Amino acid sequence: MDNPLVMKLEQFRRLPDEDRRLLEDLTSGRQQRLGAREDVIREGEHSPDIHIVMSGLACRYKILANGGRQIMAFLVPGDPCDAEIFILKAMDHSIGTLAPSVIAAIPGETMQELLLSRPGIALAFWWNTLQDEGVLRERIIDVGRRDAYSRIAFLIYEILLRLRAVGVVGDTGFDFPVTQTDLADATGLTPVHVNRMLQRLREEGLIVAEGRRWTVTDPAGLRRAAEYEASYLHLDRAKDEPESEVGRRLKGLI
Amino acid sequence: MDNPLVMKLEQFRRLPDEDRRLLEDLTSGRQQRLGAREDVIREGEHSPDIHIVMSGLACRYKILANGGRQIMAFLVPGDPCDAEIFILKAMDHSIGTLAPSVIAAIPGETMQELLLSRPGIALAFWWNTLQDEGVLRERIIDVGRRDAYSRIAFLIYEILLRLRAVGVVGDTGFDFPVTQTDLADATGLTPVHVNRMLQRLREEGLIVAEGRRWTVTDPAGLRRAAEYEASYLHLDRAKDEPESEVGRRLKGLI
DNA sequence: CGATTCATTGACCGGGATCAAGAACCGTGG
DNA sequence: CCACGGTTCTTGATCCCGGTCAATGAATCG
Repeated sequence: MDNPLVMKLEQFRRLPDEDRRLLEDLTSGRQQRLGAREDVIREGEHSPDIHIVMSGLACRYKILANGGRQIMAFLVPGDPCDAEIFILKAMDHSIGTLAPSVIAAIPGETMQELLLSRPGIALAFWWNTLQDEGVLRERIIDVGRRDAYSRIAFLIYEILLRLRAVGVVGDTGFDFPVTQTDLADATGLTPVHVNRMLQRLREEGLIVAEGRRWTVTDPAGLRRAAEYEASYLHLDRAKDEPESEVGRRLKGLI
Repeated sequence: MDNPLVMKLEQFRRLPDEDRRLLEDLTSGRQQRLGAREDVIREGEHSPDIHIVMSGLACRYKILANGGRQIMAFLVPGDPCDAEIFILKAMDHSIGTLAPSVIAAIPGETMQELLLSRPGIALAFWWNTLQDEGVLRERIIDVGRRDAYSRIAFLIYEILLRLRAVGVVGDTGFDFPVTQTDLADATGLTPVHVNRMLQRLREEGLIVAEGRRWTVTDPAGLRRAAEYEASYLHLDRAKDEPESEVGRRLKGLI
């Protein structure tokens, strides 16, 4: 139990017990343990399996012509990496770990059967894709319109929210094992400037970061700094049912 | 025939005649004619229908807290606006026209039935969602990493490609009825700076813009200026089958 | 305990924002 | 046909956010 994929998909809609069991079985089948900074799948490749992050932290990224790296999304436990790989001939971006992680592999055919036979699961996966799209759109605003300060605040706040929703965050803090260079690659800033903005967030008492352990000391303040609007995550059920799992986990944040 | 939705979906995979006919019937049923700068659907709203751009030009956008507008995607003929609306409770962004447009409306239930009964169409729509995601990811790189000059060049090149793929571009030029303010809202630049970059592109003989009519005089040059990589559009079939419709339309561009 | 990665600090520079003012281009009505 | 008010486009002057370069600590790890 406490399977992160189940938790992730249930952010949208409660699943019947049988669906849960199916998902748990699938994700506990083949798992690979990766260190930090290893690739799950590379741009241009095609994999017969689809991958799910079970623990740790990964990201979608692309290496640019000039050698730079753009991180387009963080993947937290429960996030499917490439649920749609069997539709496309090749990945148009790479997926790599940022921290030591456990990645589950589900055969593409199994996945297809699952999507065809269990409409509830198919719906949940589709919804997940839409949430991903929402996150991407928000990141465009982030990169295009917000200044460096809000951008960093935004990124941290979103990660806090998503980690909370999937249940791997205590009240006080959370593990977010990224370097400032990683943050720079995700925000389109330079590491130097990321450093300065983090200092400002700390000076203002919004966050504490010691090593890989982050603590958001003033969630409301951080949210203000980020100019945050949570609607795009479509955590509707959670908001509407404050008694639900996810609702409790996100209390006071959205 | 020459239904833009059919053309769009067939970029991925040839559809059986019956599927085509179904799509043609659906899109010719209820249509609305909108002027420029009208909303198809607004953030927070829920519509019983899903919408398809049949002609003209629309965009996904969001109004920010400071009053600014961020355009996150352009929608050209054949593009579905909100194929997934029946999954979500509310739109997390708005869709509006930039030019006078014809928008087809398909009832949500009809859409659901269609997706369940015609796997080929469901697959094509799913693929379309994935292409959208690819475009979004590319835009993040665009906004995050490229300088203003490449950003504008990129935007124009992508529009050229997408209009070509759907068959509404002659060899010489195409209608792209946007203001420089629209381009600014799409790229995260100021109108003033957009203007200067367009001047540069013109000086260098890459494009000609007279009124709403644009002509790309040097596609290869524009592509270079844009640092363009087309893989994310997943127009695989087109590349692999140079004899296909789409292949012919895109010759020399990807 | 060296060696390599990561965080931090400072000096300087430049791309693009901002502000402001004209010019060209509308559609509209007299 | 022209006069008009309103967009849109263009140009110039100035400023500032964030990039660049470079050096120094701090931390992690064979």
